[in-house]
Amino acid sequence: MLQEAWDLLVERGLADLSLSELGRRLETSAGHLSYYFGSKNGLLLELLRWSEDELIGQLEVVLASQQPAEERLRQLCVLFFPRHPGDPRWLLWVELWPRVMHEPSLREAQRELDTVWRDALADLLAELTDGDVEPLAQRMLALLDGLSVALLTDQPGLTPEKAWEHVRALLPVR
Amino acid sequence: MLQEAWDLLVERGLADLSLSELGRRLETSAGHLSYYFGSKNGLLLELLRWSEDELIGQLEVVLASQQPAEERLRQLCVLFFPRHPGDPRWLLWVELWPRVMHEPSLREAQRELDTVWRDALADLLAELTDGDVEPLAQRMLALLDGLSVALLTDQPGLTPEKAWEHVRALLPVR
DNA sequence: CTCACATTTGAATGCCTTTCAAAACACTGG
DNA sequence: CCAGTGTTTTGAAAGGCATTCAAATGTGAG
Repeated sequence: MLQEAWDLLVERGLADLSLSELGRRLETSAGHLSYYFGSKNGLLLELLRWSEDELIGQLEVVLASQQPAEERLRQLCVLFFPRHPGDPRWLLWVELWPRVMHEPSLREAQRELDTVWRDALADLLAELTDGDVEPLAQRMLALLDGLSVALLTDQPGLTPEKAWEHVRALLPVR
Repeated sequence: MLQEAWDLLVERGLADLSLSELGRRLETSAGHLSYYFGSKNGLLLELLRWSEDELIGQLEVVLASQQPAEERLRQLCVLFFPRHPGDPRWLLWVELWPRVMHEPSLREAQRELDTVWRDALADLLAELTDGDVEPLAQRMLALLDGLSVALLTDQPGLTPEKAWEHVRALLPVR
């Protein structure tokens, strides 16, 4: 079900991802989907969780690898950044942001997923720096968000490589 | 007209900002608004431009002031950041991001407004650092975006003051 | 005054989400 | 095997939305 929704999102974009259209594809009714997901936001949130879970699995592999900490950080960035302009995962994030204020379930999900990434960053940074790691992790996550939006919207003059350079620039010189 | 739309946005939020509702308030028809703004996105874009123009006026005052460069940078941040969680200007930005990929007019506006801020940053940074200022300005703008989203969505543990500290941390030690 | 052009209206279209009653289904204790 | 209870699923209905369109109204130049 989520797979079909994901395919729809990839093929036709956010605008065409409706409960009605999804119902048509799955040969069920929009009413049922509304019942099942609670609401359209529910669907979007489930989708986001679903794709994020996948990614977090990959993140754990990266973190557990024997590479140098800086290389693991680089790979974290590769996972975090949109893979290309219009990447569906980031489309979902950006779609949900304006609704976070009014929907407690979204708030919670955002906080939860943010924490995963921030903790991972903090662990890596603990290996790479001496000082207090929490503020640096917060700063770096904000930078990652900003860079991701720029990559998502295909900002001219920004490539994933350059984005990685920007992240590296936050690391203290050793 | 934009003023009324803005008020509506402030009072009732993004969800209730519709051409129909605006038509009711202005005692005109939704059809006319659609004709006038071209589309709903047209309205959102005009609104964003409108509020951004206001801000850019204030930015120019700040930039021209006699304060030290770092203080002018701080004031730029104050202007740039959302004034409070749910700040309408940032709601508009975030609402428009997912649509930037498909609407050339949005792309252009985004590029244009980004450039204003990035140039302002570059000018200030030229006073504060020696090296190549362009990449640093790009990096700082991405950080400002990320921090703004965090402030917009009321991320716990982040205040405007802390956000400013994060920005300052990008400045090279002198 | 007229004609061409722009604006405004209000209704129609076709979408959407959500709700709801009724039907179908699944399961449990007898 | 059956009855009864609770959950899913359906299909239609309600209500709202942006957009389109033909008709009506305004407007300004020659």
